[in-house]
Amino acid sequence: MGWRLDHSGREVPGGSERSDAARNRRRILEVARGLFEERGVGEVTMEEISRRAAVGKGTLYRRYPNKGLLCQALLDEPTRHLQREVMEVLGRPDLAPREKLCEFLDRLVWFMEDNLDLLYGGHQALPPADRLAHPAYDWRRGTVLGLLREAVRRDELDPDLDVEYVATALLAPLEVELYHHQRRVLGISAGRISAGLRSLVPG
Amino acid sequence: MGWRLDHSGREVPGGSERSDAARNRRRILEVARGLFEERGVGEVTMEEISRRAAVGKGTLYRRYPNKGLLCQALLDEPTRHLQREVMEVLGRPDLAPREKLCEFLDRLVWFMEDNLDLLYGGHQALPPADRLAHPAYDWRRGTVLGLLREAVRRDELDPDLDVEYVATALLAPLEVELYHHQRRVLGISAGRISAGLRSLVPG
DNA sequence: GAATCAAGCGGACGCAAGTCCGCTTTAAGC
DNA sequence: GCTTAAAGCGGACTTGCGTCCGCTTGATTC
Repeated sequence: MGWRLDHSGREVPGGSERSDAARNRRRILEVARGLFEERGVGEVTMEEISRRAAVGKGTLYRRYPNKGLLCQALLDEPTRHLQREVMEVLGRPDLAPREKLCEFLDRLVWFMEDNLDLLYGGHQALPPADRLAHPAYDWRRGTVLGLLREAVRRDELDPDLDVEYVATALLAPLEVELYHHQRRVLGISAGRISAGLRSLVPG
Repeated sequence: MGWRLDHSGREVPGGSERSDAARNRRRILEVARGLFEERGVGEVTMEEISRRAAVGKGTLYRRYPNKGLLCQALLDEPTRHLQREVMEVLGRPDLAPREKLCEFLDRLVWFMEDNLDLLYGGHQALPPADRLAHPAYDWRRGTVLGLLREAVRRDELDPDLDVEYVATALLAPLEVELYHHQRRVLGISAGRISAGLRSLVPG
């Protein structure tokens, strides 16, 4: 008896995975990663992934209901890594909340940078509605919100500020589509985005 | 000899529309508006629109390459209205640039509010990449940018601020998907969004 | 090690998007 | 008003997503 991750990354109680299922999952992820790197997310069909993984389309779809969630699964490891890094920053007693926040936004930018193709996936990655409902988004927003509240508590921020809204708004420029547009279409550098974003942190 | 609008709203020189084409265009827009209002953008297929407008699918697609651009065409009038209103605000000599900016953001919020269904269209409206390349977005960003620069010129804003970036970032929370999420999923009021947004204007 | 049955599998199928190309209509020139 | 070529038309077709449901397989129990 163990824990499993459902397709949106939530942990779900349940018996452990059947061995054939586990084998197929590994094959799917391996094949998908390969094809995505080789030709780009947008140029690979679910059909092809299932064929190359020697698995039926139904099997692929049951585990990963769409290409976006398959990309998410590939992002699982990098995401955990980001979260570990951030936890570490949050624990540093020498940093004020505002500094922690800037640091956090910085790490997010680098995360975007490292994983932009999987995150964006030629319009075919996780659709925005799903993204905003995804636990990873809640985690980001919760982190920002916590830091803003902490700053208010320490009188480093106007207590009348609608921190709930500001948390959402600070993350908005990092929405994948916009980030991609800035980086790949307009050619803005990641550093400039980082800096601009930090300049928006209130206080 | 006259002017015509291409499917992304740009004016394009060319002979005036053939009469049959004009008739079909009117019928398509009329039918689409009706169906969208009746059942919601997401529940209507292009196929059905073409059938009900008594027009071939090819015809529909040549004029409106996808559902999003069809929605845009329906938003044409409201958009012009918004632009007229904004021009008026920008002309008022009694307002400081920062006040004009707040006013502008306010109007944008009300525009979103009035047209959310066509703008969002159950994930099937204009895809984000097209939206950011659309002249309507350029207009918004240009307006914000102009006001920020004016504020810098008048020493009402730190001259080291990356106004280019800030213009993008201020508009980011108004991206349709996020706005829709806040309004329809989280239930945040339009007024709260307006206020929150204004609080982010630097200076 | 046989029986059981839920979990897993996979390909045929349905659906809507978007393309293609031969046919029709319009309106401009004579 | 006839000719003509360019603009417009429209439905058959292709493609890829996602579903459905009868079959198979693996773990568990006795």
